[in-house]
Amino acid sequence: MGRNKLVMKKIEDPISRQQFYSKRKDTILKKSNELAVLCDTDVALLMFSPAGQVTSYSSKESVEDIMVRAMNKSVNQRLIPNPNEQLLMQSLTQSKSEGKMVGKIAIAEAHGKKLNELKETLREAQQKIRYYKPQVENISSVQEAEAYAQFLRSNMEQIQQSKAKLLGVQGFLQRNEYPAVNTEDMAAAGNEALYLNAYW
Amino acid sequence: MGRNKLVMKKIEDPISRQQFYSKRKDTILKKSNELAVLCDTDVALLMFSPAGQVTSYSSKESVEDIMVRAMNKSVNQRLIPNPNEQLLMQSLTQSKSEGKMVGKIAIAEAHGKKLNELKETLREAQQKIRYYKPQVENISSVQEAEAYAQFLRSNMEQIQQSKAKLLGVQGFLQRNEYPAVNTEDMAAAGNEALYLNAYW
DNA sequence: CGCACTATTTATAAATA
DNA sequence: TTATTTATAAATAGTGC
Repeated sequence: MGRNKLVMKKIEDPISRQQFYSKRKDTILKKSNELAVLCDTDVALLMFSPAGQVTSYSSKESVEDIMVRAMNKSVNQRLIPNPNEQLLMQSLTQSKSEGKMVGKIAIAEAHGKKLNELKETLREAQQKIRYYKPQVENISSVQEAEAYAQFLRSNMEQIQQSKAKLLGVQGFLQRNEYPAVNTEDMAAAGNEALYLNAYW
Repeated sequence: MGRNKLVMKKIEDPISRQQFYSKRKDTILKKSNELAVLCDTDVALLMFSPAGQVTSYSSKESVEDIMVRAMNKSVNQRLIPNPNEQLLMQSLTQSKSEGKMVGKIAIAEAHGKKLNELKETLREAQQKIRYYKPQVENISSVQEAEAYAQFLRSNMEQIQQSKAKLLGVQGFLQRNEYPAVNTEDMAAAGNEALYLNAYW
């Protein structure tokens, strides 16, 4: 579209390139979302900006989950030709090295239905949030903004309370919630493992 | 495009859904490839057809590699990135035909029906939040609580910014840079293979 | 300097062969 | 039914404010 026809060649000027990226990225995200919604299917998307910033999109499940699912399919159907498949799969399913939350997530995926439930819950919440957060930009009056802020403060308070409560039984509860996951890795990974999967 | 405006709702008829999927899939792949080529960057895409068939696309590296790289990046970045932000924004802006009602514009012309529309949107959002709120009770680890809290804080900050803008107190949160447009390299060239790295 | 406008190219929903 | 064609909605490159 536009005044001229698109030329399939790298845009050399960095500035123009970045501008092009920004616009097109949004379009692709929009269309991907349309596809996911209209067809009620899973779509996962990852894009690196010329500057290296990552933008990800996933419809229902997390990008990781979608990928893992796609890979499982590929094992039997060779849909995703991948040289490092073996390696990657391994990394995804039994990683021990820290920094690879994916691994732990995959482990959970493979072993735990319990964790799955929890993830599902988080995912649901995330869905709501996805609808919610962007709208913040649309706030058009100070009153509305204040109302929103108030709402958030309220939630924040609840969170703090939950946190406080949890701190009382920390460690115990935590370990019992994720029996399928290697607890040592979990501990080593810090607090991001589970979380990451749900929001990344 | 087409004779009628797109309706963001699942297509119930299986056949129509599949047809829609096929067409749109190709477009998304094409545009993803354009982005990857013109910007010389990495893009990874996974799509499940209504029937479950997987379609993947990746520009340079494999989908897996790209994902792993993206994850490593994200691990060190904000814990709660919001992939769909721009996307949803656009979604909300979709009613472009009857004027611009993007967030910023809304702020500028927070009058008339546009304001009402926004309020309606806000109402919907809050309703969704109510759905999300109860889940707070399900938080089972301090880490999750902290994550949530962080998320809320982030939102709170945005609210504050919105308020600031609304109050005309802008000027302490600006930074973006949008250099002038520079165009060249518009020599004619033929299009060719688009799906080089696409696997079906 | 960032945003908005607009002439054109694209992408498509329908209609049609 | 599947492939084209047509009429319109979308996306967007270049330009203007």
